[in-house]
This record gives sequence, structure tokens and C-alpha cells, in this order.
Amino acid sequence: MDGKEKVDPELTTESSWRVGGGGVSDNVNEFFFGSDRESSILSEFGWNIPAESSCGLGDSDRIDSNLAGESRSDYVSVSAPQRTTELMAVVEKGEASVSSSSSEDQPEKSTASGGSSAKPPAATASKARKKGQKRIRQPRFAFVTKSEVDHLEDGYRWRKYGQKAVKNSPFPRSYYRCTNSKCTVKKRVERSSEDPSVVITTYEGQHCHHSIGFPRGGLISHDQAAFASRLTPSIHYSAGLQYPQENSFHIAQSQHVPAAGKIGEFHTVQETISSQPPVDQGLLGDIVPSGMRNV
DNA sequence: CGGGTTTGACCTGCGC
DNA sequence: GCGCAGGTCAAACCCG
Repeated sequence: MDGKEKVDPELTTESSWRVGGGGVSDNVNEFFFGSDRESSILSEFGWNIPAESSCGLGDSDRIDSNLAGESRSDYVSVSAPQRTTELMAVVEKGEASVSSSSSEDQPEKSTASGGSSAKPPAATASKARKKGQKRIRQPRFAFVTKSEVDHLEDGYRWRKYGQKAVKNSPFPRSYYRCTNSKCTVKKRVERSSEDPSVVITTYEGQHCHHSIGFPRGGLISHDQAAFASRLTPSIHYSAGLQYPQENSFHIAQSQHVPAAGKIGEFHTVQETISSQPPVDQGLLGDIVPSGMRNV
């Protein structure tokens, strides 16, 4: 497949992203969730949807994403010193931007009949998606981390369903889907072309089940919770001023290297983030809510 | 054998 | 309207 490796920046859907302002807390987990749901960033985005409903939420939605664009600008801003992990979270609020296309998550296999798209090849007919259906973008956010492993363990089980060559990058982008059949959360993983040590992980959707080994239950946020809790300590947040878009935030933090190359086991190598001066908590605390608060 | 990965083909959106 | 690039499907393959 990767027969076509094109190279050329692609910055199209930035408008769909809502990049949150910086925030400060002891760890990403808290950063995203706050001490209580109410005050968490995610809840700012309305991500405190009960597990029961979250599943249905994404079920019929097809996500049109374009991380490449955003992420590109992401790493541009990440001039991380070697061996330090920079974790950047970019949050997008589901804007329900629509375009014609259809469900993909749900009855992906039933598309054959539903399709109005006439694609002769029997094999491909099934790929045809229903037309006329709206595509709704789900909230998503990306983590930019420095890690030697592409697929960071986050407490959930993922099944890879695709891989694509990314334009302007020698590294392919992998597409993962939560193995829970009822869960529609997806995740994209790619390496920065500019800094191969940087891994960009983008989450889309919300988990409707508990994570594996992270009994916090129910929301996509747990990905981050788990993820963050592994990435751990000394996280420095700084207002991501690099974003040409509205607001953004940067989360620089300590390195996190796979132990013996085994996914899921990490050593936390603490090092000071030099590229991002620690930002005043109050300031960021201010930025976050206001920046995120958008609709 | 079941579940996960690989990979080529196809679809859709978007910019030109 | 065309071409490009991202995203997804699904058959084939691999592995435990």
C-alpha cells in the first residue's frame, strides 16, 4: 500500500481543532480530569459523558481527521532536547462538522447494500459507504511524546486496522481501534518526521468500558488517565504559543523509555525540560478554561 | 482456531 | 472537474 509516499505538508482541517490552552497540575491525569469531573478540561469539552451513552455516540460517526496538519505544527513547536519526553495534548472539540459519508464504525460490513455508490467490483462494493449520511467529527486529542515505542500502552486493547504512509514523513501512520466491539474509540499513532523520537498519538471518541488494568472506568479520558499516569511526574506545561490556531498547550515532561523494548513497561527517566520554561500555574490555569471554552 | 497484523485497494474530502 | 492525500476496508497472513 505504501506505494505512494508523497511528501508535502498538509494543513487542511485545522479549523476543526480546538486546541486547548495550557494547564497545570501534577500530572496529565489531573490535568485532563481535574480533581473532579466538573473542573476537568475534558469536562470542559463535554467529555464527561456517561459510559452508557458514550458508546452510542461514536457508533455511527465517521471521523474525518487530519492529524498530519496539526501534528506537523505540533512538532515544529517541540524542540525537545534529547532524552526528554514532551507530551503535548491537543484537544479538539467535536464540532459535528459534516460532510457526506457514512457510518464506518458500526455496521461497517453492511455497507454493501446501503451504498448508493455504485462500485462494480464485488469485493469493493462492500466498501462503498452510504451516501447522504452526515459525518460527525468526534472530540479528539493528540499526545506528542518522546518515546521509543510507537504504540504506547494506555490501558486499553487496540486492534490495528490500517497503516498509511504519511505525506512528508518517512514514517507511516498506524490506525488502531479499540478491541471492544461496542467501543468506537480510535487511535492514530505516527512518528514525527522531524524528530523520529517523537510519537504522536491521537485519540478519537470515548471509551464506553473500563480500561484494562485501569479501573477508573468508562470514558476515553481513561486513556489519558492511564497514559498520563505512566508518563508521570514533573510535567511542565507551557502555553503553546506555537499554534497558529486559537489556543494550545504544551505538556513537556520527563522521558519515558520502554523497558527492554517491551511495550507497557517504562522507565521514567526524569530530566529537565529545557525548551519549555515552566509556566506559572495561575496563568495557565487561566488559559485553559478560557481557551477551551469555546462553544 | 481465534485474534491481531499486514497490505493493497477503494472511498471521501478538499484544494487547486 | 481533477488530482492528491487521508482514512478505512477486508482478504491474506501470522502468531500464540
